[in-house]
Amino acid sequence: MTLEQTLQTQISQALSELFSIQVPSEEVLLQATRKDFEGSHTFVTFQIAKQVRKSPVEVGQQLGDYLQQKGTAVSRFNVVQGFLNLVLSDAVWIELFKSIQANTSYGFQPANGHKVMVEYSSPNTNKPLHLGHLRNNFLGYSIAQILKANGYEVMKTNIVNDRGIHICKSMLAYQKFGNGETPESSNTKGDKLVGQYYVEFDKRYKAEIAELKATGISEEEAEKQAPLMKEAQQMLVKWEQGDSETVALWKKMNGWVYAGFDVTYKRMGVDFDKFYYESNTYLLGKGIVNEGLEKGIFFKKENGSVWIDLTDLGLDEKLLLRGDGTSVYITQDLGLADLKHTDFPMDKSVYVVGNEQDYHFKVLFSILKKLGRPYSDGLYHLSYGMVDLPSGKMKSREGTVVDADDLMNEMVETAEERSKALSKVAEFPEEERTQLFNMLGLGALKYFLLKVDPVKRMLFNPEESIDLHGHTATFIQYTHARISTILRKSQEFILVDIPGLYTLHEAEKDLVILLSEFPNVIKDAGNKYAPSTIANYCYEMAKSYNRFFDLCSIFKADTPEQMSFRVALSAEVGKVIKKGMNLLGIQVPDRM
RNA sequence: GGACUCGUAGCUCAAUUGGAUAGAGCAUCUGACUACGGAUCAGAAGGUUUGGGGUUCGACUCCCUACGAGUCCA
Repeated sequence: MTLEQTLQTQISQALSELFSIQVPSEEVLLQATRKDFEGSHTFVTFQIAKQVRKSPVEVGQQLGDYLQQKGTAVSRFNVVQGFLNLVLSDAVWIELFKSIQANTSYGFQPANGHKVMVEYSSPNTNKPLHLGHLRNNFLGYSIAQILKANGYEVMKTNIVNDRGIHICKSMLAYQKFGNGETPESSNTKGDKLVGQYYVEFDKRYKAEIAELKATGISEEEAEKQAPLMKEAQQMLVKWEQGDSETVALWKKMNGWVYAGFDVTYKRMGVDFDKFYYESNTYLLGKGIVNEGLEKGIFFKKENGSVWIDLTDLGLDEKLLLRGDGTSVYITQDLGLADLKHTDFPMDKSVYVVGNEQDYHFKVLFSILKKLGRPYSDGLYHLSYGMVDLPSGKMKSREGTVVDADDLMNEMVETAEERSKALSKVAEFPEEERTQLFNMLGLGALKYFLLKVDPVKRMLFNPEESIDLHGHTATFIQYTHARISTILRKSQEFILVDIPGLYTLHEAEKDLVILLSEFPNVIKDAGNKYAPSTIANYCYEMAKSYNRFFDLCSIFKADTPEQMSFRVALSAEVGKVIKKGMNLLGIQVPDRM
């Protein structure tokens, strides 16, 4: 039984005996005591007070007395308004600490037999990855890690958007103006090279529109009539017909892009178990349309188009198949959902996709539910806001994007400059230094993007490089390095067993309390799909450790028992920080 | 025309899901190394939680409304 469960049981008993109120122990809500008050656990008595028509203070007092006298864990308590703050005995904390120490997989849940699929990244193959993709990839990777820690078997997938008119645009521009250039000949990363032609297309296309408009044609009409656009559309038709020359070009250019993405993914530290390509899946879903019609869930309009009515759910009618029999975006998503479930029979499926698709996923999930798909209850859209620049939204066609590779390089350089200025790393081996700068630079970037609640838009200012002080990965990594040093040095001392009776320093107790929350933090992060919960927890942990470090001398402790406990405490804090940061995809160094 | 999301200190973000005096970091100011790592610690200052109503023991959180930022559907 965990400490919390013990308290819940005792409170449940007390409520029954004192007030004849039956509350199942697991429904007894405990919260962490605020820092300004003494205690670790708080029980709020307002509701109970209302039921028994007594003052909240009186109820708190009676409960406190009962727990102190008949319970096993509570040594003191105080009641402020309707808040009963419980102070547990040091012996309880020490015992708890020992159990944490003994548990090698502390914080992680055992396998629960459930499968979950996490789809993330899902890039277009016509341009390089940018800052927005970084948020997506870090979120996706982290949530996969967190779900694993919660006992799930996780399958990470990447749906590559490798076909369509946007792909044809860069292909066409390359065909016309490329002169046979290759990544090798131009010494350019493949995705960057293809991206350049995408921009080139847009530039020339705009020029054509301007020319047409000068002859008095409306903008809308000019966009349609522009020769380049017409050619791109013809190219798409040829691609769909399987024209060998077009397909060959498509394969060649996609190959370049994949090679480029591989480098970027490796740098990000993310990976995938399975790739799906839209060029293979874009015709899926038509079978589902028939199924829906047969079941009477879909309906046909006069022009032959197929729709579903979702107005009962507060949504609109949604088109599923055009009158000419061609599918729309959501048709293939329906088919893909089935395919994914066939490949990997999961009970949960997480889609990490930007919030501009909130409506799309609401519709998609509603349709799958109406179709009675068994996996539909486990569908979740992990929606996240855009990353804005001070100048506003990033627009790839206007060149106002922050490139993923560039940004990662800059972060690593900044970390390197900073480290060298502190002149601590001079004698590190070259390899360790390179690793360290990567750890620090990428860690800062990941942490910056993950500590924020995904639903919120966030601001990134390229003028100010990301902080390496304060609420950052660097701060946490520094704390870990500090702990590692303590552990190395502790080998010079003789350590003894930790006694059962020991008076904890306030800063030590804070750390044990925080350590005890780790499993719940992981569960919570998993339930809410929220890496930011982990990020904030790691920060609290590091902060508390640094405070402890300042207040409590380790190697000049009063007694050998005290020194030994402090070393052991440091070790556990270090482990939890490392595990927590790894859940965010961030590595921590042993020295820096 | 409908729908969704967000709005918290000068700036970037928290707030245990309805709990106590709304917390951190950056920036500003002050203090702490003959100390186990100063990439640190301690402190000051900074708030009508966008405005206005409502619900109740209690509201940043829920409801209504106005405003602002953004997105989607036809």
